[in-house]
Parts: sequence; structure tokens; C-alpha cells
Amino acid sequence: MSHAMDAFWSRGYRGTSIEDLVSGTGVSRASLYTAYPDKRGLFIESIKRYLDSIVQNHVRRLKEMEPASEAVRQFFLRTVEAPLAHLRRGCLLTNCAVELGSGDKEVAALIRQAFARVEDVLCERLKQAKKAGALASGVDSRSYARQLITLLQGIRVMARVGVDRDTLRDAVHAALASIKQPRGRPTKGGVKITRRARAAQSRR
Amino acid sequence: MSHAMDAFWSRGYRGTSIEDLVSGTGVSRASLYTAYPDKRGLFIESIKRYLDSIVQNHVRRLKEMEPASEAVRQFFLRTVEAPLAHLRRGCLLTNCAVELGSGDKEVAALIRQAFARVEDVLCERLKQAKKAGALASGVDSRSYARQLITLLQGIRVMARVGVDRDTLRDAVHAALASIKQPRGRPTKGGVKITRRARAAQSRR
DNA sequence: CTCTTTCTGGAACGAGTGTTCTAATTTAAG
DNA sequence: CTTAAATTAGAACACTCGTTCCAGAAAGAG
Repeated sequence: MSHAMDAFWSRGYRGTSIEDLVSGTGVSRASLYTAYPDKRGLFIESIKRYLDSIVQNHVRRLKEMEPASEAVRQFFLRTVEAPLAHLRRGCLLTNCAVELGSGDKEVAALIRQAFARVEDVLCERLKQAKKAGALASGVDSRSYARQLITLLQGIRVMARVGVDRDTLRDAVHAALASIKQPRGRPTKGGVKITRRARAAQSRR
Repeated sequence: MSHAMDAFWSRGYRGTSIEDLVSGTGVSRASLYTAYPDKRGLFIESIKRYLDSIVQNHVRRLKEMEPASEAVRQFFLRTVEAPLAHLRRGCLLTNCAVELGSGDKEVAALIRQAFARVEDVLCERLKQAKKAGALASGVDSRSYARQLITLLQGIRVMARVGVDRDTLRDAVHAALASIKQPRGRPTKGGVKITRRARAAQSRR
């Protein structure tokens, strides 16, 4: 159920009641409990749905874009330049990670696994970027990937309490300093930001 | 109330009930409500207590240690080498930031303000480190500070779901790569890690 | 049509929530 | 001691929570 995912995403696990899910969608209480064993079961299914849609989408773009250095760069720029509502909502995985911690082992494992997957893809692309000369040869791809995915979680936290977009932009640009920027402004699939659009997004 | 702070820290705002606070300490329901207007009031007071004790302590060490480059380095090493229980518990501010988002404006402002304060101190010390030649002159102190405090939030998220300590260590070392390390191993107040202690801490 | 299955709204349940109130008990002051 | 203030345990209140149950409506199959 997509509405369940949205609810958990916006209001968290404890913050979302069965009533919210029932009234927010056409499904009845009874048939909800025939489809899923309990709230937690529905929650886990929502996480998996999130992984297969939102996360999968980001990963795909990260994997497919060329050159690799630009794929990595855009991966973070898209995050930090996202609409304000998206920034405030954060990431379902990040939110769950903090709310539930490692108390629920199944959920924790699911989240760790997703983090590891993104780290792997980042690492792979960083290696390619290094081979292409867009990344200093002294940089360890694995460590750098780990740094970046940790930074991503931090961005999600900061954005959620309303830290200025400029602060997040600064953090990202500093972290991406080791990646050499291409000559012209990127346009093919890249995030092209006009001054007008930028001003509109920064508004809070 | 120190016990309230601990409870909110470990189990979050929604996860902590008045009953938890009453049974966990010697105070009665009635006198709790004479001391604080409601649960939220007590919660805010707990956050302030956290700021004045835990955060203040970390900031003090960050400000006082010499040289500045080592102060910054140790600030992050202490975090990542902390006992496992501490890592799992995370940071009260990070946890609250994610759990409550920017819904509660007073809480959100309190947290943003704390983040900004740490950022400022980090920035100040980075400037000193640069002047001392321990930081490349091309690095912008403000941006770097923002990168580091964002990374810190990320560490808190990752640690909470049980991501390997090695991963976090890697992330930190990569992020601190721009800071030149001193000649000998630091001992005066620094975190000295024997191989035995390291093995014990990494265990999970 | 009938029969069977699936789904519905809504009642009901027991437990837990934050908060208020009362009455008894402890503590401190004069 | 007496008197007054503070603090206690615990009942009570008005919810909300997740979950189960049930009578009826809808839908599909034969």
C-alpha cells in the first residue's frame, strides 16, 4: 500500500496509527488485517516498497549517468536541491533508523543492507571516476564512499529540523571537493539550476 | 531531572511515557506536574539539560585541546570509538531532530541552534589549524566545518542501526584526511587505543 | 437465480496514554 | 507539641492505541 508508505515516511512508525491508514485509504480495518499480520508487518512491507521504488530509482540514476564523477556529484546535488517539502520529510530509512534504532533486528538489518548497497554503488562509481582521472589517485574509493553515505544521512537529519539549504550545500560541496568538475555546466540529465529556480527553492 | 533526559535519550519522546518517568524515579505524578506544565515542558527542559551537560562537555574539550587540528580529530575519534552502548543510543539532539522534525518549532530551533554552535566552534578551530599549517590553505574553514558537523549527524544515524564500527572509522578518517596528523601518537588527553581495547570495543 | 467468497463499516475489547484530583502521609516551622 | 506546607500513592478521566469480531453488503461462479 503506497499510502501506508507515505504515512510512515511523513509521521514515522509510532506517529502513524491504524486509523490514519484506514481513513486515508479506501481499505477497511478488517481487510487490512487479512492482508498483513499486524502494524509491524505492514510497516516492513512499506519499507520494502520504499526500497524498490525510491531507493532503487536513486541507485539507478547513480549507476547509469556518465561520467561516473558527475553521477556521484549529481546524486548529492539532487538531494540538497530537492523541494523543501522533500527535504523536510527526509528519508524513510534515515527516519526509521533513528526512531527504531537496532531494537527491531529485522528492520535494522533491512536498513543496514540498504546503506551497504548504496555504499557499494558509490564505491564502484568512485573507482571508475578515479580511473578516468576525475578523482585523485590517493583517495581510497571505499573510505570515500563510506564518508559520502554517512554524510548523506547527516544531510537528512539536518534538513529535517530546517537547517538552511546553504549550509547543506556547503557541506556537500566541501565533501565533493576531491572530485574534479567537468569543463562546462552539466546538462545531459544533470540538475541545471537557474538563478530564478534557485531563489524559489531556497525560500522557506 | 536527569532520569527524564536519559529516558528521552534512550527511547525518544513518544517512546517515553509518564509512567516510565514516575516509576523510574522517586518523584510522584503529582509533583511532576507541579514542576513542569506537561510532558513537552519536561522534554524541553531535558533537552536543555543535555545541552548544558553532554554537549557543553564535548564543546569544551573541542575548544581547549591543543593543537587545534588534534582537537578536531579527537572530537570525531572519541565519537566513533565510544562504547557500543553509547553508539547505539546516539545523540539526543540527532534523535529528536529526526523524530520530531520541524513540527515543534521551539524544539527544532533549539536543535538547530546547538548544531550551529558546534559548527562555529569547529570552524574557529579549523581556522587556527590552518594558521598553524595543519590544514591546507585551500580549504574553506566554514564549509569544512559544515561538512564535519553534517558527517557527525550521519555517524549518529548509522551507529544507531548497528553499522560496523570499521565503516564509521573509515568515514571519519576519510573526512579528516585534509588535516595533517602530528608526528607521534597523541597521548595528552587523546584517545589512545590499545589493540586489546580496540578488539573489545568492536565486538557487537 | 443461488451459493460462496470477499470485503465492508462499525462495534467492542483490553491496554496504555497524558492529565487532574483527592486524600493520606511526610516534612518543616513556630 | 501544633500548625502549615509539601509530597506522596493512587483513583479517576477522557481519550487513543492495536487488534478482533460480527452482521451485512458486494461481487463472482455455477
